[in-house]
Amino acid sequence: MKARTVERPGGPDAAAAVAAGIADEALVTLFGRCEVVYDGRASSYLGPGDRLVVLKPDGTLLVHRGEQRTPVNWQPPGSAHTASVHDDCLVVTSERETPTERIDVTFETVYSLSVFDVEDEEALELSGTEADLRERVLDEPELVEPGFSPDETERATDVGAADIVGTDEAGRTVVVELKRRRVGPTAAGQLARYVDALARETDEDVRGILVAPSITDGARRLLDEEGLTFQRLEP
Amino acid sequence: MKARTVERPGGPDAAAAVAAGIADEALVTLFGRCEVVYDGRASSYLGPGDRLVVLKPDGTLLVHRGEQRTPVNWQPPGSAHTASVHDDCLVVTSERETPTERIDVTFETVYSLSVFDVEDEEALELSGTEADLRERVLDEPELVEPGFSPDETERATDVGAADIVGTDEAGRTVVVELKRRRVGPTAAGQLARYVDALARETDEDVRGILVAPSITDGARRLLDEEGLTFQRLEP
DNA sequence: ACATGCATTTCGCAT
DNA sequence: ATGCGAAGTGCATGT
Repeated sequence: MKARTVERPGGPDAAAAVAAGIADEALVTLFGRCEVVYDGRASSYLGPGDRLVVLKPDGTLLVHRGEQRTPVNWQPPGSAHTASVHDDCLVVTSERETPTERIDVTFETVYSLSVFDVEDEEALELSGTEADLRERVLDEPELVEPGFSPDETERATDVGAADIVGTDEAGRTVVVELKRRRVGPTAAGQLARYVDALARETDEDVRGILVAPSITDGARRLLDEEGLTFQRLEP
Repeated sequence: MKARTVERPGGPDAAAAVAAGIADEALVTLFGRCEVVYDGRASSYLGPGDRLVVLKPDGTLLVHRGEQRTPVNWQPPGSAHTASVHDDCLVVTSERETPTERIDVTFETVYSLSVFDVEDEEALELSGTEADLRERVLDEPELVEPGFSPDETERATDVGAADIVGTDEAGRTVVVELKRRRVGPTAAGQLARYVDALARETDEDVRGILVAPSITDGARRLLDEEGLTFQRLEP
């Protein structure tokens, strides 16, 4: 029995079913009219409405509305979930420490409650990431510029790790910052930081190349002012 | 009737129910054994396993495993969802443009399918954001430093908008970067960018103060090297 | 549409 | 645990 659903359970029945689901390390979903109170890094209140609430066996809590990709409220993995009854209504509580955060979901009505047994062993295979792009550049360093030769990846500096540090045709140190998508001022600033840090550290002149599919005007200005360059590379 | 659930529907029945739910602008959830193929900004493949799939009336698609807050695959709001049958199995497809992205969820078995009618008008009331922190600082500018006087918020520069620009006791221009949590090199670099941009623009000496609850060592070094300062402010 | 930065970012990896 | 940056980041806001 992989899935059990109860329609319109009363508060006590709902609480018992949720508690059992949590104990069984099942995935529990609730659809109902509820209020949500959150307090932790920030605080929020969400008045009554119909939402989908998901309790995962790893301690994740999600409260989803009918819109948006991001849950309106949530609790991260590792949180402790409990179900209780107040005034005959189901209350789902999630708490965690470091930082201390708490959510209470108080149901006026539970329209539907499901408990699912999850078996899922497969790993996600993802490609097209920045790490993939780096492999490509290490394979074909001339994508950065003719004569470029990579020396180190994830080169640690005082202020963070540079993607690739290498040497140009003329023997100068070059810092390469890679992005898989269009870059803005943040990426340009990042490159500038690494170039400055390496220049101080090595007491040499250091070049910087931002490698990405495209660049915004603001980022371009920042590169120009810092004497850095941009190299287009399709993802 | 707010919620309808079908247990172990066959492919054709499941497809019909999903299509009806989409047409009714309902929220549809599926729990079943499925494979997921994604292609768009990146590409991914997820082998067979039990997952919770959520179709929202706004065109959002979520594929959740039994772990993590973030869906293993998803499609953002505005995507077009369709249900079809291949080899007697339900296939849920979601497509969107700009950028072109597509997900196919192919079910081996649907253990449970629910269709929910969502009524939800309330707005989330959230506090403890950076905007709230800014209000506090504008009310009590001495939290930044004695004699500080704010002149402008979201002051546009060549390379982005500075949180607060004001004047210090001695009449010098001061850029304030506010953060509601511990700051690292990124925030310090951001402040450095705005200070440099304003100094170029006004051709004056410009000070910079990073205001946050705490700071990492790397960020502190970066501030020191740029001649910028840190001011502790609890959130 | 693009630019820019916040986010209860989350997440993974390294120290 | 903290530091740091990537993410298919999402999302709001302004232009």
